[in-house]
Amino acid sequence: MGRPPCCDKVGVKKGPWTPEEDLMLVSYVQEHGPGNWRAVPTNTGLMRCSKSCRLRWTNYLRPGIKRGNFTEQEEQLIIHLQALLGNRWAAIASYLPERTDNDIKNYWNTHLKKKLKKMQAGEGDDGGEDGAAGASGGGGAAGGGGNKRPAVPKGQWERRLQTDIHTARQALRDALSLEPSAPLAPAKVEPLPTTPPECTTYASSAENIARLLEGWLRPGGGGGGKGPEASGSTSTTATTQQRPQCSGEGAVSASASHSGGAAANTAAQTPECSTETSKMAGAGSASAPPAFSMLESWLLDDGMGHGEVGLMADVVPLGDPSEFF
DNA sequence: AATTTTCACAACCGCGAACAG
DNA sequence: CCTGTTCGCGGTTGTGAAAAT
Repeated sequence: MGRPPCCDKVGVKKGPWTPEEDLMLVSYVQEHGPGNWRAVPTNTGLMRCSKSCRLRWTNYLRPGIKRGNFTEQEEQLIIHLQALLGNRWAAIASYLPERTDNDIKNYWNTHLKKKLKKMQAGEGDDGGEDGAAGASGGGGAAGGGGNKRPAVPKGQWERRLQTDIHTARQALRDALSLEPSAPLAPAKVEPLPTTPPECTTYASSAENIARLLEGWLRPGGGGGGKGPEASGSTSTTATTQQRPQCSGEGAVSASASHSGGAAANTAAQTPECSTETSKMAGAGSASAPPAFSMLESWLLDDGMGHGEVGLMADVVPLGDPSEFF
């Protein structure tokens, strides 16, 4: 119940992560898999608290995440889900495997909220609500004040959650049917791959790390399909197995999305995924990590155009959204 | 051209739940 | 069953970049 002692420690570094720190974290995760965050700072020598490490990994370094450039489709989906689930970003993120909850949350706060407001101002009504408000009501839960779960017995809560899921799925169908021609996560048409220009920013480095990680995660370079799941993405595997949309993996080329399920790790909350069998289990990085220096050069070689962008080019969409259900 | 304001995003904080001993 | 520890989530803040004045 208490607060994690680690965060109270003095001498814990705060603020933006440096490439070196990222490197340390990534290499650690590569070796041990995500999880056991408590041990990360001690084992890596990072002067960061475990929380910070976890956050950095899940929101930034983890392979398979897509950043920025939310598509119309994704917007719709987020809006729908938000209205239904409330500010349960993790739950919402589970429907957008390539997005992190933090990203979605930010996007909501900076773009969608305003957008909706505008729309409402224009139309006048719509129960849509500025989300949050309606949300807390709708999803029950969440509500502004924080993740104050309703004071309902666990059984009820679970049932409620299931209802939420059900409703969300329904909404998802609705949302998707808005533009049936454009499947969810049209990553393929995403301009993202062409972002390298601005990728000179440090952020791009992280992307690189993620991509590189992929190489790691698939022993023998994309060898037998099982590669990815078998390793790093681990904690996500549980959900992956259960989530049809991730089945696209087979098709997922050397792109980030193979770990698409990764983003869904939070989905562990959803009833269907509740079996948190994974833990980092697995597998763990069976394969020996590539030369450290290789990663290093990737990382520090910020400026380079990264022709590898191509890797991202063939990010495969989640597939037929209808398969979600 | 300089200054101020607004925007966007990364990171932090605090809380509650889950887990382990 | 109780207590302490760790993890994950959601809200909020800090800061650099871009736009406006």
